[in-house]
Amino acid sequence: MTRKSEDVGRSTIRDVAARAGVSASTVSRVLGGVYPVSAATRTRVMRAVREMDYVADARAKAVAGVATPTLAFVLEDITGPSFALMAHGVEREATRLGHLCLVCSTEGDVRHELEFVEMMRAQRAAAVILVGGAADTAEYRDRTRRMADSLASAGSRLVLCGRPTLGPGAPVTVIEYDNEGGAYALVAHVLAQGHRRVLFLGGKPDHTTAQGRERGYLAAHRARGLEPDPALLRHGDFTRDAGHRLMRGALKEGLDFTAVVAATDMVAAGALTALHEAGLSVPDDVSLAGYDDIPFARDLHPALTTVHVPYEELGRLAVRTALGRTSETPDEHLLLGTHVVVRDSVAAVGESGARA
Amino acid sequence: MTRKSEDVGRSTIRDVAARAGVSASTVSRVLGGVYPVSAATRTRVMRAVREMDYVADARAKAVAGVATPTLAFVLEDITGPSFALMAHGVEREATRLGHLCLVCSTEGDVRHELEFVEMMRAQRAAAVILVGGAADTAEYRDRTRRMADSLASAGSRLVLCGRPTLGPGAPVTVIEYDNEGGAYALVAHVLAQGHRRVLFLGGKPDHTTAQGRERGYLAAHRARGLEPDPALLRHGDFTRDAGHRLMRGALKEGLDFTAVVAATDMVAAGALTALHEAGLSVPDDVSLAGYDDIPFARDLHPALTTVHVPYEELGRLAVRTALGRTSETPDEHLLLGTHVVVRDSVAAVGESGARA
DNA sequence: CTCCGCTCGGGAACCGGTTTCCATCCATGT
DNA sequence: ACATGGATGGAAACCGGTTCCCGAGCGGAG
Repeated sequence: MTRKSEDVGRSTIRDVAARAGVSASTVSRVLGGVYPVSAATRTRVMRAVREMDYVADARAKAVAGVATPTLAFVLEDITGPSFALMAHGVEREATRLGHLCLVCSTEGDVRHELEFVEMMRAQRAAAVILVGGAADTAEYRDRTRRMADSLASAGSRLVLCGRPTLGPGAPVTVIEYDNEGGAYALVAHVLAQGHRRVLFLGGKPDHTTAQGRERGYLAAHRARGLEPDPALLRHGDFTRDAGHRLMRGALKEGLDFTAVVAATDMVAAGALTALHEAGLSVPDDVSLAGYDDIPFARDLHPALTTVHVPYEELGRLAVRTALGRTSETPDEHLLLGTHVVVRDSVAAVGESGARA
Repeated sequence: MTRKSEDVGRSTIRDVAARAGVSASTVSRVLGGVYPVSAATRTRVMRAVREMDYVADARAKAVAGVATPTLAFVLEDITGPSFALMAHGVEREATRLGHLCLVCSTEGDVRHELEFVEMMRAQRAAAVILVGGAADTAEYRDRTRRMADSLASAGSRLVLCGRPTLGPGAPVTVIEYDNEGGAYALVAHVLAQGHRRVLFLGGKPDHTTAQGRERGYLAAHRARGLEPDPALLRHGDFTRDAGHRLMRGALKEGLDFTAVVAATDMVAAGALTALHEAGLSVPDDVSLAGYDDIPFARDLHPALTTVHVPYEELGRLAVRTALGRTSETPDEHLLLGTHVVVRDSVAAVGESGARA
């Protein structure tokens, strides 16, 4: 069992050098491109490289100072349409900028997230992007702050994409979208159709995205001098199943409402199905609106009125600002705007609107 | 501008050693865990590590022979629900097995794909997983074969996930699902409902996934002694928009059909919307079926009858077989089964069924 | 009281590259 | 013919780790 070059095929630069009859330095110079090498030598080296199908080990290059820049992104579950959109934006922009992309799904497990960030620090990633909402607890701030500091001290950068901001002074880039504003505009639109009892299917109470959207819901009511019935606020996950369950529950209770605003298109999809199952027609019997404008929103029936969030753009922007930084740049906090897109699922409250 | 340790925080193992008053070898041993080190020394070292927030450079470790195993996956667009599902399976299983995950979207660009595979070879990835269908041309086989060989010679492994097989002898692991069988079962179900003119909304003619599903469509007809009208076969992308466009076209032509089978749930979603727009009711006026069973299929209205494909399982299986290999293991080719899931979008052909 | 062996930790070689420094070689200028 | 200098390419140091090899102390057995 020799450890010669033919072992399994992974040949080193010295193997190539030997075959070309030159030194390793010369091979490196030929491959590097810039250093003057005679045409004859270059040809010989290139032939050897081709014959051995040699590719320099990127890790070794990195140690020697010629690193492949790498960027990491962490999300809860790539399967969620809005996460997928962000991920897509991140990935596209990163590879456009010549970066490799490492990805990690945490499945909502914080320990997993911490572990992964630690690995990224070891990998000397240029930036770590955390995408997707989170609960804004003291523990969250503390933990995230610690990640930011430790990444910063390793010359890397933490980016929060659609996540709660940290306190001032944290070495972090934050790109958010306007949850409250979008929800405000959406609910204002629903109220303008004459609806007065609007059921809100929200997310986890401590989740900042959910909170922002709920604030918008309330603010839109108050701007009209309305105070929504607390019984109209329901909370669950940002999933299709939660929407389905919540809607079914409300229907079974005989809750009185003429419109439903879901905190998420996924939630809206589940709610819509529950409505259909109950024999209700949207928007004739009840109006329904979502949030996110995931690609599927158009193909629900009726097409879902919702709030468009530029998720992909968000991801791209995150990468761009994270990478285009010097240590002098101030920490950034960008807030992207949203707008409501009116489709067919919200109608004026009709005479048939009153349900018991 | 000194290059001392305080430069930007990235401290080396020797910095830690100096601070702890030991040698670099000792620090390495403490961190490594197994080698006997006295409790006192260990404590001193650990304190230094903590104080300096030191993390060993993973690239350097890799060069020294202690690599973080890495696996790469390549797909066209993470935004597609079935790709996302596969990606999720791959990612989960990989991290479960302690591997880092590199990801790349090719946007359908073959050059991009080749470049990326080359980078992965340089990164010494344990395996490269290509997910998602492709056109099965000679050029494809050739190119893919070359990738497989070059990865194999670098001690790494190519995995095809839902992609056309290569010729025998290629160092490749292939995990596929049964397109023909699934389509056969689905179309048989539709025919059993009495439909005789079934519109097929297929994919690109050279795309193997599309071909398999189309073969199933034809075979199901022939098994009943039927020969489908060629006018009922339409081809486009596997996208929502293609489905929408194709359906609109067929409707405008006044094509005669009582059921539609789409090659993809996405296509079915677009078709469904086009049907609704034309004032047609599903399944009362026309039946509709999809393929893939993406999570959203349930929330279409009516809920979509479709073929379930275990995408996530596919991804998991791909990494498991790719990683659990020795050089002795024979090349594998696994074919996963599918089954049709009956929901509400296909009904028996009614008296109202005949459309002009 | 030796001698032996075990525990612990330092020095140096090595992993696979890059880059600095230096020795040649060859072509010019005079 | 001889000094000069640019073009080449080799040897060696270095990047940040790991691990082999070995010597120094220490405790217990004879």
